[in-house]
Amino acid sequence: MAGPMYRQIAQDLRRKIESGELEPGARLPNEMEFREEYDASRNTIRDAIKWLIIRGLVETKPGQGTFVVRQLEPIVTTLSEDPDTGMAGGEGKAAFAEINKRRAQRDEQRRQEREKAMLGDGESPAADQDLGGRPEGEPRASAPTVEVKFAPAYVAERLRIPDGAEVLVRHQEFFIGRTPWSLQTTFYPFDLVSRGKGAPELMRARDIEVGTVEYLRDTLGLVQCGYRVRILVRRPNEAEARFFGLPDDGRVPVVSLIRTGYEDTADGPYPFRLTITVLPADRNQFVINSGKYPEELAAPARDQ
Amino acid sequence: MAGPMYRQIAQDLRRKIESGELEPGARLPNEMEFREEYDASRNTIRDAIKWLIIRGLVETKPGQGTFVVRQLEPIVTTLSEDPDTGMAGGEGKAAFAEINKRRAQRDEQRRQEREKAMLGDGESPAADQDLGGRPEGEPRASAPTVEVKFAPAYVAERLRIPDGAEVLVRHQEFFIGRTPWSLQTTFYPFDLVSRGKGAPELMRARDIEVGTVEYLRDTLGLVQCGYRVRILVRRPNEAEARFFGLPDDGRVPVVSLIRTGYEDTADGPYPFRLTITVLPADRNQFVINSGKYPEELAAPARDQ
DNA sequence: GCAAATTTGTTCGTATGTATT
DNA sequence: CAATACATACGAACAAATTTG
Repeated sequence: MAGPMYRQIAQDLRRKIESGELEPGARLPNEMEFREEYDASRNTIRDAIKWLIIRGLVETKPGQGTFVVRQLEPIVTTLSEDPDTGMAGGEGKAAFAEINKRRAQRDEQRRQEREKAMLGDGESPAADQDLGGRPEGEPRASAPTVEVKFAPAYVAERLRIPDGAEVLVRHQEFFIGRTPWSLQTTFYPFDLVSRGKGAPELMRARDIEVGTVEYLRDTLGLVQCGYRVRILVRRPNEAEARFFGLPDDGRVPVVSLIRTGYEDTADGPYPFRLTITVLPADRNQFVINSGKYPEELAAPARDQ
Repeated sequence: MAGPMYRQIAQDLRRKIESGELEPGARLPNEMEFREEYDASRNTIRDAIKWLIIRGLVETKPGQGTFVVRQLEPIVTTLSEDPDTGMAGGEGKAAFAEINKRRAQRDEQRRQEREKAMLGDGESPAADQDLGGRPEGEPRASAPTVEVKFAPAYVAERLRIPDGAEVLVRHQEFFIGRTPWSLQTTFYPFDLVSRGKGAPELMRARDIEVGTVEYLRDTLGLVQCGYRVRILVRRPNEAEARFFGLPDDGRVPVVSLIRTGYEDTADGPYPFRLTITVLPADRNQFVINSGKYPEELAAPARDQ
């Protein structure tokens, strides 16, 4: 036959899950029942379930059982500028407007689909069962924390300041309703913040409503001439896993958006701001637009 | 103490790996030796090692042993247009130019660092030990495969064609030297390809040297007015894991770049091309530039 | 609020299979 | 072919988390 027993068991369960025979959220038989069903030892059953856990198909809860995981509906963030507002997406509050816009689009789309379905079979199809599991509620940001620290190597390199130089660190948590959505940390060279008359608002633990880029331009005359975003995928660290409620193994990666803002100097564009935004990769997608493109976004489907 | 024994053992080994006490590529003691060292059963040792495997810290090879994994040095791809060439990055051959450019930059940077180090201590520091593990060799593309298929749902939706309509599918594999780098699949509505006098080159299994966007403009008068790239992260499917040589559990995710090209019509921008590029997430990073930004790229470091 | 039942988690021991050197 | 090292599979006992009565 095909490979070890635990893999055959796992494959069989996988087929049942992917075919829909076992629905998202459904409870699987317990280990003893599986033991009889597949005529294998408990440890072998457990190996099969571990195989499914690693692949994100099921999750176990002590004292409760094993469950088919519910796929989360991705939130889509636009990284290119909005030609209307000129705002760069993916940055804290700027992204909230987009979330609300897309959500309205999506709801309208669904309403139409439902209407069409109603005409078809007459029967109301379990209305709002929401198998997808979409975070609901208002977008919301925590109060910023403000610190002055010595720059770690990866920050110093990007801000082109000496290793260990002081940086002002602003950190914020973003939520959609009660669901954690993103973590954002911004670094400014401390020298810069104390230029001229300084930028006092930056040191305070409250939102800068006008946006930091505008604030720095108005107070310090610091003009952002351009920026660069680096996108990378990695395993979450412990704090991130805790905040997002991700499993403590690294099987759900995070996307890290590293944005460096530049000001124009005699030596060319020079970095003055570094913002790192971290989001869980299993519930976020990103979009870059160029030229003329449709206003509406296709559904955030998978590509296979 | 803190939690189950296998976790304590795993934590201890993790510390040794992250502190550098165990270097990348180093062989760990075998299971029996660990059994003595930690005074635990073989199964417990194996549980500890499994914990490390899931997190990508070590890998096991039957008959050989357990090894600390070598981190791969990421390849950086620019997704925004190059203002000089106007080329959109991340698309097949267009990206090769960038790889070569960045590589030259990187080598120069390293040469300078080495020179500086030589002045400092006089001792030659193990020269080119290349702990990073960077794919070497010339960028190279496989011959394209060409098929006509019925559009799967996710393709039909993005191309706004009926579900199951025919599409022309071109597929290519990209390598750097002998290392697999990316998989790329492009879908065209079949109706479009047979417009007017048709686009015969598109049906042939060979490279279109001028680039497909230019070719379609010249033959069909099809002008791309804009595009949208959607970025998502997911587990590789079986074929992708095989091609990239990824572990067959899903612990190394892939990044999927879904690019829709639009032409200008009376109804607004309408999709005419869909390109899906898939790359392993553990060895690729992406960059988006806007406005004025430095020519050179900071090293592809991690953000923590 | 507490005790019992249920379910998964951890740890041991042992034997045999499979891949590599 | 033999030795080495990890992989699979079984059985057993107790621990920890959760729900139920």
